[in-house]
Amino acid sequence: MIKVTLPDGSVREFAQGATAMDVAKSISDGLARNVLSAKVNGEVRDASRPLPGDCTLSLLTWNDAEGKSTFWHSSAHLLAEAIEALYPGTKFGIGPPIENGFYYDIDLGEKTIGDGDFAAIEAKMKELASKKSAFERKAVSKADAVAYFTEKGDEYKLELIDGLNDGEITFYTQGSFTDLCRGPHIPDTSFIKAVKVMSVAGAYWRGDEKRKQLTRLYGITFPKQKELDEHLTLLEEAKKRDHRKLGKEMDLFTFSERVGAGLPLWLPKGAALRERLINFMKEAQEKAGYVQVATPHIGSKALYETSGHWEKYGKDSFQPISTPQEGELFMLKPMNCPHHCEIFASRPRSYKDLPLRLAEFGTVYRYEQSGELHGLARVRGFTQDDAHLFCRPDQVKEEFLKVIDLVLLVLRALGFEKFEAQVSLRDKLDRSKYIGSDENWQKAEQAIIDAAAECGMKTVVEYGEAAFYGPKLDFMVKDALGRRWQLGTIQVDYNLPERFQLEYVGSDNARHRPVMIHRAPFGSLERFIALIIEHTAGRFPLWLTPEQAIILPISDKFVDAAKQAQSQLAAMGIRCELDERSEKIGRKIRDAELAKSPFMLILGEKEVESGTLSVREHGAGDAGAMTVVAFARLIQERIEMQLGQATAA
RNA sequence: GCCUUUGUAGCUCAGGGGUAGAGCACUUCCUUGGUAAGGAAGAGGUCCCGGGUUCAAUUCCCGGCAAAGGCUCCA
Repeated sequence: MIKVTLPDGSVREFAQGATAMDVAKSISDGLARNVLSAKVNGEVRDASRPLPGDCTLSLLTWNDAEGKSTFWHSSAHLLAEAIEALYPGTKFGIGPPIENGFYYDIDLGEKTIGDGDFAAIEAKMKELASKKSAFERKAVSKADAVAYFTEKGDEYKLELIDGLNDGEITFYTQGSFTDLCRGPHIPDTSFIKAVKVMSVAGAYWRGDEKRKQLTRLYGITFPKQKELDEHLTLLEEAKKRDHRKLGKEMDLFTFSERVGAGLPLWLPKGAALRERLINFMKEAQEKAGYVQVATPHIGSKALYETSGHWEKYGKDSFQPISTPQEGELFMLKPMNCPHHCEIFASRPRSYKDLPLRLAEFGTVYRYEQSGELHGLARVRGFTQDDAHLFCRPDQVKEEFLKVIDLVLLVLRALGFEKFEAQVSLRDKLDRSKYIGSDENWQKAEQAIIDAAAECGMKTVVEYGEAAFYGPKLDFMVKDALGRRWQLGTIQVDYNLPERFQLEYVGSDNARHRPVMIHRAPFGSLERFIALIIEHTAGRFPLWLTPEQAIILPISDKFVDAAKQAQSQLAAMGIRCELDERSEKIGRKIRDAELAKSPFMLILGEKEVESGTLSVREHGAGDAGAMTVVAFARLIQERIEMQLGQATAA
């Protein structure tokens, strides 16, 4: 008998050779029908494999990320089986699961696959899935594996086998298709009910552009048709919310070939929105003890030699700017920190001055690869909501906590509810690639872990992901569609204070090196605005939105009254437009709704007589008549509620 | 940076070796209307840029630039 410990801590006994599936069946048939794979002593395995002995076991279903991965990995095999049936002679590269579905890289020889072929592939996959073919695992010797793929003529698989050790090679077979695969897989193909081939793209074999380009087929599958439908609806919604499309429609920003790729031009409405974000952040930072500084867009090349950026990124940056002086070189700044270090160093600092929090909405320039440019999310010139905190080592944790508070405050004000933090620490084994004393690292790492825990954020710890100069914490938010976006980071830095020889005089009257913390809650304003456009589908929070209301006169006769109301509202700080076209009210309402104006203020004879405006709320309809003052108060109350909730939380 | 696709009016797009079209937007006129599209007329284009083939190129070919998707990268 073997003892199996389940996630709830209970222990059950099973006969030697029992499988995870047997365990599932002993719990309930319903569970057994949903088990995709199993985590045995921390390792994900086939549910159909005999358990190795006493073990801890969790059964993985569609509700587990690892269960989904298994499902999609098996789906990749199903895709391959369908391709082999439809396109005999195809050679196969790799076919892994990804965040949303899976892909398979294939070599079709002379043939090509286009969008038009997807339906046939999907049909074949469904046909094969319904055969309920089991995924059968078989350990093979290296020689046998080589023999199999040599006969099949698949050089890609042979290359993969070449990198594996004899004794650790397994094949999986379902139906007529056999693949080199570590597994694990779902019990059989019938779990796969809904199938969609999403797209086709080129991808180099092993990601190496010098090697052959294969055809990559992306697909996604689900256990239920309904889930596929929902997924496709979500994708459509994401397309509708694309910030590049909405940004154009809403006149927020544009690009010009003549200005250059990746260099956004902010239109008046977008620039004003940016300004509101900046002011909001400035205010929050002032309350948190930051001081604003301002530094130029360029700096001498020597500055970046000191910081080390020249050595590491110099050749991939915008190249130095020369001057009439022979040998004089300046760089467009790729970061604000070197400038801020010089501000710190501009005079002697006492421990009493610390922490010194220097903030700047600094615009930086990085030569991103052309293929990487993407709307506002990835640009070559962008503005960071940057700040550098210079502090004593014993202040790191408190500063971290304060930064996290600030970030959460700001994100809540923008309507984000779901955050996660990723803490990046040193590699557990190899410590040679990090600079700074072991003692400082330990302190800083512990400080970050504690700070993240104390503020109650969901935290993932990643070892080996720290920068060479210090550990960091990255913020992730989930947007309204459940997509994860990485925002700004908080990073501890021992390197720059060293390189810039920064010092403060301690209470012991000796010189000490400060610790530097980089932090940018939004990361870049550009990327952040892209995120809020997509998160809100262009319906920004009232305090941020370009246009809070639009006045719609019933006819030309009321335009003068409308103008008066508009200037009254403007005097009370309300951003209000006026539709003075000679159109019918129905038309004006329709256009205002489509333009997503939060409030429509209808003004006709009735309203003029009673000194009111008829208020209509976007998406909600008629909200009754009220005076201009009452409406302004309504707006202000709404804004206070949105921002107040954030402050209180 | 690499691969594939795309680039025509402000926007969305059709067309095609003989210098160009639709819908929406815009302008003017008519209409002055009460909660999601009133009517008519008009204006608007280096068909991305440069070169080549051709009697003739926006159309075909080559090169650039830009965008989309993918690969690789990201202080």
